Amino acid sequence: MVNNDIKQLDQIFSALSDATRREMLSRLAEREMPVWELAEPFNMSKPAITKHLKVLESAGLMKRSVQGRTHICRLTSSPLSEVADWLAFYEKFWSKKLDGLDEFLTSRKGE
Amino acid sequence: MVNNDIKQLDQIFSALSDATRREMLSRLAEREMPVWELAEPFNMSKPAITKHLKVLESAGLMKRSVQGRTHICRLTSSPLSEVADWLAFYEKFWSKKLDGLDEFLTSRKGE
DNA sequence: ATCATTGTTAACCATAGAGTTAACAATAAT
DNA sequence: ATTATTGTTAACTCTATGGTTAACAATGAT
Repeated sequence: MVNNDIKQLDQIFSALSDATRREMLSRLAEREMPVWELAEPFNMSKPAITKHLKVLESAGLMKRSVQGRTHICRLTSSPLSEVADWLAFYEKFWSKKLDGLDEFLTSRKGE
Repeated sequence: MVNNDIKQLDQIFSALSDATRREMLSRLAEREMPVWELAEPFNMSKPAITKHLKVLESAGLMKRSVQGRTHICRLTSSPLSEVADWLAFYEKFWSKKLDGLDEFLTSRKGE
């Protein structure tokens, strides 16, 4: 459903709009790790970490597997492909330094 | 400055996390247009539109040129290239359906 | 059995976000 | 000169977000 896609994009972009969460993804890109290890670089309380993880999880960017008392987190990158799809449409603009029709026309003045 | 880049990414992702703003960008990708025309599809008060435009503008995704009483909006897509750069790092993961090291190992079990 | 580790939940606070209405400013048209 | 159009600002509401501390649950180690 298209409407779901929109909501999903909302969630994904929103999840990515926080530097802490982006760094979490970056760490998980290297390897999976338990919450306590993932949290190490962040000067932040445990509940704050829990919240960030929930955001990533409900955006589909992370999954966890519970092993005893530790939760192993791993990157699930597939939602990023939707961002890439969205972005692909705009690539022609910046790659050609072309921002809207006016600049296109401007760039053709000398032809 | 790297710290500025982070803040800029925050702003860009945050600006993109709203469907209204994404649709605004989509409209501006076709051609530049005045605020009143850009606002047409949205069932929303004028001040709400103004706010969305400010968000896009301060994320660097839109610029305006004032012509009399109308403000002509145009897409400035260059910040999206930073999103693309950020995303490029993760492309290998989803393109190979590879989410973290464990799945990499799993995928090699049969070799 | 007790204690330490790992992590979540609940309750709270402060700030930001998305929307509203009412009022205004500037320009254009009559 | 008045009126209509285009858009912003101010002030307000409501909800979401990012953080905290305190308490708890579950597991593991001694």
